Amino acid sequence: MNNAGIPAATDQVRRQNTALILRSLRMNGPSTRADLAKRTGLAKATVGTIIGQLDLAGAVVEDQAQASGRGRPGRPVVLTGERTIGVGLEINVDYMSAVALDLSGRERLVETRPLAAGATPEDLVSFAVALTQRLEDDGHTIVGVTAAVPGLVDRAAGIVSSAPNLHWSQVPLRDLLAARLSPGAVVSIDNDANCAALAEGSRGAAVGSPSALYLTGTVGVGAGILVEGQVLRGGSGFAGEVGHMPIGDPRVACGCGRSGCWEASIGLRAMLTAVGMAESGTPLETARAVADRAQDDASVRDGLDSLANWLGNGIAVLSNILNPSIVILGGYFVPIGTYLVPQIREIVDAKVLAAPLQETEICLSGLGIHAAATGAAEEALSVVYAGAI
Amino acid sequence: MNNAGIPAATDQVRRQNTALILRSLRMNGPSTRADLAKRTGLAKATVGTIIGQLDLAGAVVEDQAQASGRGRPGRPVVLTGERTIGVGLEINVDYMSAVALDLSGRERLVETRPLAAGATPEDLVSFAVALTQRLEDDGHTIVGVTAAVPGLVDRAAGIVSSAPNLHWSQVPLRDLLAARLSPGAVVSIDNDANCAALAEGSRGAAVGSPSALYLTGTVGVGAGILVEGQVLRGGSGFAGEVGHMPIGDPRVACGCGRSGCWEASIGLRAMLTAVGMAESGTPLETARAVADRAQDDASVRDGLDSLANWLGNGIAVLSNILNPSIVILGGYFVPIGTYLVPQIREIVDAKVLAAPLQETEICLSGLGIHAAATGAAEEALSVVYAGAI
DNA sequence: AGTATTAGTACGAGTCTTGAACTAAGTCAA
DNA sequence: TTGACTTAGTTCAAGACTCGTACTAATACT
Repeated sequence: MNNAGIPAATDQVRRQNTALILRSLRMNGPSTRADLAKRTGLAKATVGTIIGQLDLAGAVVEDQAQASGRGRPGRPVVLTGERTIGVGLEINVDYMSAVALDLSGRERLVETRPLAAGATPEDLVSFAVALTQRLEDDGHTIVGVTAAVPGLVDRAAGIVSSAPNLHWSQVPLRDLLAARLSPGAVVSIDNDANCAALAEGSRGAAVGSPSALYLTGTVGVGAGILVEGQVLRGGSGFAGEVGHMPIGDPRVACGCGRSGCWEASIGLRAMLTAVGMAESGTPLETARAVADRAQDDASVRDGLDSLANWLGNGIAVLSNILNPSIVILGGYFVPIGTYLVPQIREIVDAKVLAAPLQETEICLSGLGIHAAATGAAEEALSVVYAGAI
Repeated sequence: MNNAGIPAATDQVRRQNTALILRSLRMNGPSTRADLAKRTGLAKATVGTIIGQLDLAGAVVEDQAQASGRGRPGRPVVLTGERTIGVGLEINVDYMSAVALDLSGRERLVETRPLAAGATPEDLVSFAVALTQRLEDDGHTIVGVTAAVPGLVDRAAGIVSSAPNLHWSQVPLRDLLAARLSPGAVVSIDNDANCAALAEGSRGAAVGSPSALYLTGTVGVGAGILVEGQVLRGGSGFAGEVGHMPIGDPRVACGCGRSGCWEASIGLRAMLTAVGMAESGTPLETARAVADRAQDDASVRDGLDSLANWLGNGIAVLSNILNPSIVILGGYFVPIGTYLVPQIREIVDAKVLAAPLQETEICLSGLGIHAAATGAAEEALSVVYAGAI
C-alpha cells in the first residue's frame, strides 16, 4: 500500500451515501425521504434503505405525517442521534471547558471549571473522565473526544509539543486521555484557535464560507485558517502561529524570547500598554473595562487606534497570502471590536491587492468563551459525518 | 441537489480505482499486475479487470515477461498513454511557452516563443490553436489545456482579473481559448506561480511534501502554496499574492501604487538597486551576471546580503502562517541562490516559532523557465488522475 | 521429475444503487 | 360520492463493482 490513495469497494459507497444523508439532515433539518432524495440526488429506493438502517441505529426517528398539498403526505425524518455524542474539551491558563454535542449538533452539556496556575495534563484528564463517565451512565455513546490546547500541537502524534502559557512541553495528551476514556471513542487533540475556527465554520460567522481566518485574542494570539471548512495545518501541523510573524514593533520583547513578534504588539498586554490601563480580571473582563473607559477617554481611544493599526497591518499580510472571504476576531478583541474594525477595514482595503476585486468581511465572533470547546466537539463528531462510523 | 455532497454509486468505485492504478503506475513506473495489487491493496482480480480496460483504451501496454526469481515471471504493465495529452501554456511579458505531457508525464513537446511588449490574449490563443492542431494532426487526443498567467486569476469564472505586467484586465481567457480549441479538451486558466508550484509538486523539489511554498522571482514576486499537493486558492482564488504583503521597506514605492510591498524590496529591480548593477537581458541573464560579479565584488555581496535579509523576513512570516515543509525559490533567485539561502536559513531558524520542532527545507528550483507551463500541463492532465475521464 | 513459488484468470457470491412497477394516501373536479 | 391525478414510500430484478477461492501458467529449486 503506497500513497497513491486507498482502494474503493461498494461498502464505501454505502458509507459515503449514509454520511451524505446525515449531512443533508444536519443542514436542512427534518425532511421526508422524498425531500432527501431530491436534495442528495440519490434514488428514493436508496434513501429508503439508508434511512431504515439509520432508524435501526437510533440516529433518526420518524415524525408525524404532514399534509403537503396534493399527493400522499410525507413523514419527516428527524436527525436525533441524541445518544451519539462528541465531546470537546479546552484547557487554558485559568479555566477548563467541556461541550458535548449530539449528532444533530445540539448542546447536551456545557461546563466550565476555573483553574489555578500550574494546570497539569492530569487536571484535564480527570475532568474528561468524570464528565464522560456521567454521559455514559446516562446511556450516551461517545464517538469522539477532542481536546483543544493553546500552543503547538502535533495532532498526528497526539503530542502537545509546546504550550508556553501552560508551561507544557512534549505532553502525549492524546494517549493520556485515551488510556482513561472508553475504548470506543476516537480521541484527538488540536490547537485551540483551530478548534474555534471550526466552530465558526459550523455554527458561527464562517458558515458556508470558502475560506476563513479566525484570530484568537488573549495574551497570546493565534489563528485558525479554514479552507473549504477544513483547518489548514501545514507540514507538521503548526500552521496558524501568526502571533510570531516578525511584523510587530521591533523594539518590543515577546514572551517567546524574540523581539518584533506581532503578538507583542497586539496581544492583551500590548493593548493595555497602549491604552494605559491595567488588567482587571480575565482577558474578557479587562477588555470590557477598556471598552467602557474608551467611551469617555480620548487617550484610550488613541491607544485602541494604535492597536488597530498593528492589527490591520497583520491582517493585510494574512489577506494577501490567504485571500480569506471572512476574518473573524475572537477573544478579547470582541468587547473592543467596534473601535477596531473600521480602521482594520481601511487598512485592508488599502493594502490588499485583491481588495478591489473581493470584499473581505471583517467581523467579531459571537460564540463566546466556549468557541474552542464547541469546535472540538464538532471535530469529535466529524468521524460520523465523514462516514468513518 | 445541495452542497452536502454528491451521491455515490458503483461506477464511482470503478473510476476511483482506475485513477488509483493510473497514479500508482505514474509514481512507481512499469509494474506487474501483482505489484499493483500489492501497492494499491486491490484484489488481483480487480487489477486484472481494470488493466484490461486500460489496455483497450490504449493507456497501457504490456511489456515482455521478466524473470523474477521463483515463480511465474510477471509481465510489466507500462503506462504509455502516448496519445493522451495535457497541454500547459504560459504567457509572460517577453515570452510564451507551451509544454505537452502525455499520460505518463513525458514531455511530448516543449516550445517557447519570444514576445514583444503589449502581448494580447489573441497572441496566446493563436499559439495554442496552432500547437494543439499539430498535436491532433499527429493523432493525439488532448484531454486538457491550462494557461498560466502572471496576475490575479479568477479560475472559477475563467477570467484574468488583473495582470498588471501584461496590462490585462478582466480578460475572459478561458472562454477565448475554449471557443477556438477542440470541444473535447477541458480548458482552464491559473496563476503562473500556482502552476510552477504544481510542477515542483509533481516532478520537482516538492514531490511527496505535505506542504510547500514556491516563490517566483521576477520583477514581480508571487507564491504558489501547496497543501497535500493541491494549490491553496482562498475565497476568490487570489491567495498567494505575497509580493504585496506590507512588510517591505516602507520608503520604497511598488509598481502596484502602494509603498512598503515586499515585492518592492525583493523583486528584480530592488535586487539591482541593492547590488548597484543594471539589467542585462532577461531576469535570469541579469541574475547570472550578478552572480558572476559577486564572486569578486564585496559590495555586490553586501547588496545580496541585504536582499537575503528582506527575503528571509518574509519567508519567516510565511512559515509562521503556513508551516511549509519546504520553501522553493524560483526564477531569478536561482542563479544567485547560493548567496541567499544560508542567510534565509538563519533568519527562519531565529524567527519561526516551530523551527526547533520542524526543519523547513529551503532550496532552489531546478525546473527552469518551463516550470509554469509544465505545471499547467500537469493540471491539464489532472482530470484523468482524478477519475473524471 | 516433483515440489514450491509467484503471476494471472475464471467464477460465483456479496454489496450497493437504480428504474420501473406497484401500493399508499392524500387533493381535486365532475 | 367516485374517479382521476399527484406525490410518498416500498418492492423487485437488473446492472455494476469487488472480492476470495480455485485453478491454470510458468518459473526456480531440490
